[in-house]
Amino acid sequence: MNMRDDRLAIRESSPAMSVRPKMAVHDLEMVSALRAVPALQALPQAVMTRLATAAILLDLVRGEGLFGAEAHCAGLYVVASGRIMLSVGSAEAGHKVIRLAEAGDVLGLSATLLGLDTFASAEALVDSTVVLLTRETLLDRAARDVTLALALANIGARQSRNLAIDLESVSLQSGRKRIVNYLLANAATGPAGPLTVLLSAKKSIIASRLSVTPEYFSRTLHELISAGAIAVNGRQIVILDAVRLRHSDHPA
Amino acid sequence: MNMRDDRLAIRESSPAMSVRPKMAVHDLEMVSALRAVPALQALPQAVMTRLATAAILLDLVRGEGLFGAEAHCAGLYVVASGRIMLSVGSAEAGHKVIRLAEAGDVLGLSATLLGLDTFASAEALVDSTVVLLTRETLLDRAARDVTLALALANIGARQSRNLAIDLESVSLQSGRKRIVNYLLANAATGPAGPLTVLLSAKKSIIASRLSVTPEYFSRTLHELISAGAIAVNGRQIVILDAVRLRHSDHPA
DNA sequence: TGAACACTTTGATCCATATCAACGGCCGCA
DNA sequence: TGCGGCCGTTGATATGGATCAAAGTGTTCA
Repeated sequence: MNMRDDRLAIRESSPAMSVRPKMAVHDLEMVSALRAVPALQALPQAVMTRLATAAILLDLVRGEGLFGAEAHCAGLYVVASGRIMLSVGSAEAGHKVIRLAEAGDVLGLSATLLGLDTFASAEALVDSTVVLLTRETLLDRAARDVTLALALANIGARQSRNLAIDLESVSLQSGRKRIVNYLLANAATGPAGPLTVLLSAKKSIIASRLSVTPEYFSRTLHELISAGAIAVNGRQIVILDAVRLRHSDHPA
Repeated sequence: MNMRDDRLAIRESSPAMSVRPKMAVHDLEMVSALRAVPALQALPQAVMTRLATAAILLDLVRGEGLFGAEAHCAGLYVVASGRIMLSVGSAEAGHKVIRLAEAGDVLGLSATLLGLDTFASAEALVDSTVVLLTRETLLDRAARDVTLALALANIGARQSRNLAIDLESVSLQSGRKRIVNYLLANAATGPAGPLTVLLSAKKSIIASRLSVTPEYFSRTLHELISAGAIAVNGRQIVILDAVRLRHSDHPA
């Protein structure tokens, strides 16, 4: 994993990364990326445009790091496309995936607002595009626009709630139940008809997200297969019996 | 635990709770309670006063509930004095303490900003005083004052970070290490001289906060005693050998 | 097209921590 | 001052899930 220079690299030198020139076309691209953030949807168009003109569009290739842990955080990152993995931990203690961010998700909020170093590290799992609102511009705009300031508070509130949910499930539920819940929560009835989950990353990453080992994740999926609750084909999981699945939270 | 009526009970009927009449004296009391919140310290005096006049002071007796889980949240609660336990979970799955809030801490932010029900439940561990800023007044004021809106974003950011820290330690560290870290983090060199930790609640509550069982917490403390790292006397823990303690994260 | 590597699976074993049970002691209250 | 009940401790036992090891099974790239 190669790591981007944290201080706002506005140069084309990095082989894997490029900063596109700011042009009207790109402003539109950025506005639509920002509009994908639920908390920003209601912002007045004027605010959006003003934000977009100051924003920086970043292209990341698969495997490229956006920022490391304990690093200076350039500002608020809004995922425009692709998928970014946020994880905490250290080399000694191991790592844990705390979020898989996709279009409309926001990274680096607490570091930016608090003026602290990042707590998690972020890495692109697939080629991705991210809009960067630098700390300076963000705070400047937010100080002028109450709507923006409130939107930031909203994002913070959502993140808090999601983290609390995660903390509750890690503390109170068995690994098995977390896996079952994950499948049920991410199930979508695909075009083919049956209820299906398409894992958004390698199984080992999903496992970490669920705070279990890859081995345990694999075993549990296979137990669910034996129970006739699901069928697995690579990253694609078909839910054969949702009721049985929901009640498979204790082993065979 | 008796539960307060969630919808803003402005009546003296509740035997354990009372809402003091709003008077100038109490405004001062409230302003000082609000000033104890780090994120609000920098607010202009005018904003503070305006907030304070709309605020409601609540007295809770030990054991009284402030709000339940999945309940309507009246607004933002700022702890003025005492200690409030925030916990998540259900009767079936058990409970976990996620925070012990003291003066300067804030409860109910995400529920208030998102307009959702509370996720955790809150109960006074000792007689406590809490300032309530109702959702309506808070949103109204925040929409007028950018500084307030930004302060709210700040509080949200802090809470996110703290939750992420908890999530990391629960996921990546052993129970033993969490206990050791807790002792080290809460140690204060008391008047008597030696480095001391005064547990701010019953051991079973601290145990839950650390995501271990009371039994395991007890055993671990006693192992640390045997190792000569600490001495325990009720809720008072003296750190005899900080270096040894820091390295006692693997059993005997 | 194949070789190398990365991911996943499977098997065997271990262990940190939970659970269940019972006892002891402290504390508030009558 | 005694008594009942909650806390905390201690012991014995159980187990969910981790760890270590090694064998599949893709899948990327030359």
